[in-house]
Amino acid sequence: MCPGKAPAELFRPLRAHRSRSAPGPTGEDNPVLEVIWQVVCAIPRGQVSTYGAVAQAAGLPGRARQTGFALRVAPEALNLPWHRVVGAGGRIVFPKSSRYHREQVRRLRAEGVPVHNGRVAPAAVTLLEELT
DNA sequence: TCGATGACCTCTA
DNA sequence: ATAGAGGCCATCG
Repeated sequence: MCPGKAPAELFRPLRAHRSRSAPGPTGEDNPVLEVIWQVVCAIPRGQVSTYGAVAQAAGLPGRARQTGFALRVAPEALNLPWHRVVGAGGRIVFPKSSRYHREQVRRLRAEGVPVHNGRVAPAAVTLLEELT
């Protein structure tokens, strides 16, 4: 789970250490996925970020969907703060009736992040650009 | 190699 | 404010 701390460090552009024998994309050490996971881990408690911003902070501009995929396949054991990642504009991407939606809202409110009608307060959203 | 898919994003109507 | 259309791009069958 969340190796090391140094949250601020991880917010500067990271690049995947390449050229490593990769068993499979969703395999145990896919560099790209690992970087995304670390960025998500670095989102401060009480704040949220967006898929696009996470991708950009991971050195993957324009690949917001990659962030979604990374979270989707993330091992439960990592205990990632996935609830701190929302869609553009602070919108929760899950269907309102989805139980992931409810879970995300619940966990966000538990951290003091106000959620109204599937949206988080804009003030709580960090784009990860100013924290370098 | 190709087509379908998605925890996305942005622009129009 | 809401809905639909395109665009984007890694992953998978």
